Amino acid sequence: MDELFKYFDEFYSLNGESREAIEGICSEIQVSKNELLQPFGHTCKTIYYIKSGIARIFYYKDGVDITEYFAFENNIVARVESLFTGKPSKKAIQILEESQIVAIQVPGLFRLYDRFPQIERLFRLIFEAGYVETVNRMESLQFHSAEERYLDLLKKPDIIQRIPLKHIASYLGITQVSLSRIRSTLK
Amino acid sequence: MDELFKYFDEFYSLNGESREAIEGICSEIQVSKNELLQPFGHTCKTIYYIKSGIARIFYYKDGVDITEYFAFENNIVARVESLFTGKPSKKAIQILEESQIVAIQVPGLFRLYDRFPQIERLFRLIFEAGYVETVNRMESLQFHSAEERYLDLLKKPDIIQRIPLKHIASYLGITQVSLSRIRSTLK
DNA sequence: GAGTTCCTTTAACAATTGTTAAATTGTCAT
DNA sequence: ATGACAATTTAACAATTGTTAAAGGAACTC
Repeated sequence: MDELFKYFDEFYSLNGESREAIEGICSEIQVSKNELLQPFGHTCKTIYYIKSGIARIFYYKDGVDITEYFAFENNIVARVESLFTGKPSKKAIQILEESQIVAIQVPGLFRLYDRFPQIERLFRLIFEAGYVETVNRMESLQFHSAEERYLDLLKKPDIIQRIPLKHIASYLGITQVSLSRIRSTLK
Repeated sequence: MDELFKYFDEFYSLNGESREAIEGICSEIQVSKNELLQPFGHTCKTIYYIKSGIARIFYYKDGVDITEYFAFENNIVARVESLFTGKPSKKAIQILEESQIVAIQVPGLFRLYDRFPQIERLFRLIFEAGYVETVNRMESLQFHSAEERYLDLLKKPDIIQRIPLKHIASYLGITQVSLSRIRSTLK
């Protein structure tokens, strides 16, 4: 659990009492490759902290598997469009590499917001950072070419080195074939 | 100011003390068409509530004017990628229709977060809703065709009826010419 | 209301990306 | 190692979107 609180410290440092409260709604799990951490069609009731490994959020559009997000070690992953609306999500979370994960119960967390303003602030700051990341990604999808987006991605070695190209393609908003073509012209 | 608190009530109802505190960091302004509410290159130090009128967030990519977001009456607008990072924004906010606006000072707001957990909660909820909206928009840009995105937009009559097509085009991530072509095939 | 400017459409052509299918390469279990 | 399966590349063609330029319409100023 130490890693989790170190991660929290990057945003906001909790006092001892708040930490204990958080520990009460957390559990550690190990998940193996290709397993679904969260299935389709269910409301997001758990936030995950990836201690080690990789997860992705994905869904199907017209039968095609589309990756919306990758989460590597030392990061939080959650389907926010369900978490913040309470509605069922059409997205699932899948593990891409055997992972050590801390599961944080959402109903418990929301109750802690009332008792510990520190915890509410911490998660506010965490999700604000996620919001900024999403705005930047939206911007790149709005008016950058597929090649520009791929070149940007090369700056994130984790994704390039550890993720199959088929998932990278859909993450970039293009087909595998198109990505393969772009890669070949860059050689 | 009544409208503002009515808007807040949709997310979280503040008590009297919190309302007074908010009023202390707000001022009402009238802004005329085409004026810049916020210039390029400055850090976001103000959040705006649109009482009446329309605003848009935009920026230039390779010299081309791109609209990232429209805000109509009874909505909040802010450049979150600057607001939440403290970094200067390369985006500006422009008024598209003469507007009545409530300007909320950001440094003051952040100070109120410490004194009034209610206020921190309110804005947490407001920006969580914005986050969800952005995730949904990203999804539509990632794997929907331009025509699908335009058809989706037709469901938002405010945008179609009150915004010039050139701004709608860049908002959809396409050129004016392409949008015009899509419109003509739909007739 | 004449003239100017801006917005939108249309057309022709270029570039990019999608689609389908086949070939190649890589991975994994036995 | 062998076979089976998954991932990636390549190729040919189709569809979509971008680019440039010109023309028509709408809105605004004086």
